[in-house]
Amino acid sequence: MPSIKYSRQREAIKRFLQSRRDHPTAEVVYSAVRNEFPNISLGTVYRNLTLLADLHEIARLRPGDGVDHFDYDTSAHPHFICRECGSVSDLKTPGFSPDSLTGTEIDGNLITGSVSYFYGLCAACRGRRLR
Amino acid sequence: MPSIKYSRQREAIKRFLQSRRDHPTAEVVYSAVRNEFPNISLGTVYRNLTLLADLHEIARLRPGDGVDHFDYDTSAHPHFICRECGSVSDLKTPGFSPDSLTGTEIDGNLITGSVSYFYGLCAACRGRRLR
DNA sequence: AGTAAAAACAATAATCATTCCTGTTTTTAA
DNA sequence: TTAAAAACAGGAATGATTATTGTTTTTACT
Repeated sequence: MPSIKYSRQREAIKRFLQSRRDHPTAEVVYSAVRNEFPNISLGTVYRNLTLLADLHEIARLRPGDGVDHFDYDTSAHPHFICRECGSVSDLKTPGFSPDSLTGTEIDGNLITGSVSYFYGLCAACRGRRLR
Repeated sequence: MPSIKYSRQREAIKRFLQSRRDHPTAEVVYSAVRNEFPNISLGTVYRNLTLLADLHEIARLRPGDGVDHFDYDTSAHPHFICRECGSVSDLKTPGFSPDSLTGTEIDGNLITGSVSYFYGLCAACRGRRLR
């Protein structure tokens, strides 16, 4: 079990992710962190995102667009994906809690977690659709 | 808009998917349909699965294991993914209906659909874990 | 401060699911 | 029967992600 050593690049990645309310892809993280570390490699970005996700310091989202997105907020909460622009954002869903099933057993299956994605047209794209 | 012509391979793919209660990957469909069509190519399997999904005759599932799964049942229903063996199955979830949000608007976002995945340990793997 | 082992890095090659291309075979409407 | 359109098999290409390798940082211990 390798110990974990400090790295400036990893801190920059965390700081960037923390500063965003949307949920960027590795490529977006890469091009942002490049301002501070012009020589950082995409591999380093992926390695650190994976490490942080394994440590549960960030969450890896797979909304089905074929690209992983990353979220600084690791609490279980639903996401909204715009079918037009592909943006991924948090969604407030009153009275909707898949978490209530976590820890229960259904047909012999033990449930330990869940993930929910909502799809549709985001506010920005609705506005853009001629009005 | 190209019209759609009959194909024996496509019918075999549909029939196989219909016969399964789990949700196989393209590779699994491929090796199964190969019994009937030894020369079928993986590209043909993918092309037809994509075509059928576009026609909403089947559903494409992306439970986050990096591989697409396919479901003959296109009705909106939650799935369960075993963290141990990776199997994907249907899950009965009493009193849990993300669909109730479909058609509503939250913070300006128009919701048109949703997807829910539950994770845990399936009945078979639980049994297998020494008991 | 100096040093050496462990971890992280940059660069780049490899992997793997999926899609695309090309020349041939099926399907189908006339 | 025929000919255009669609589908096919085989294989190349794509693209996100992971693995490899030689070099640089980090850090615990002198």
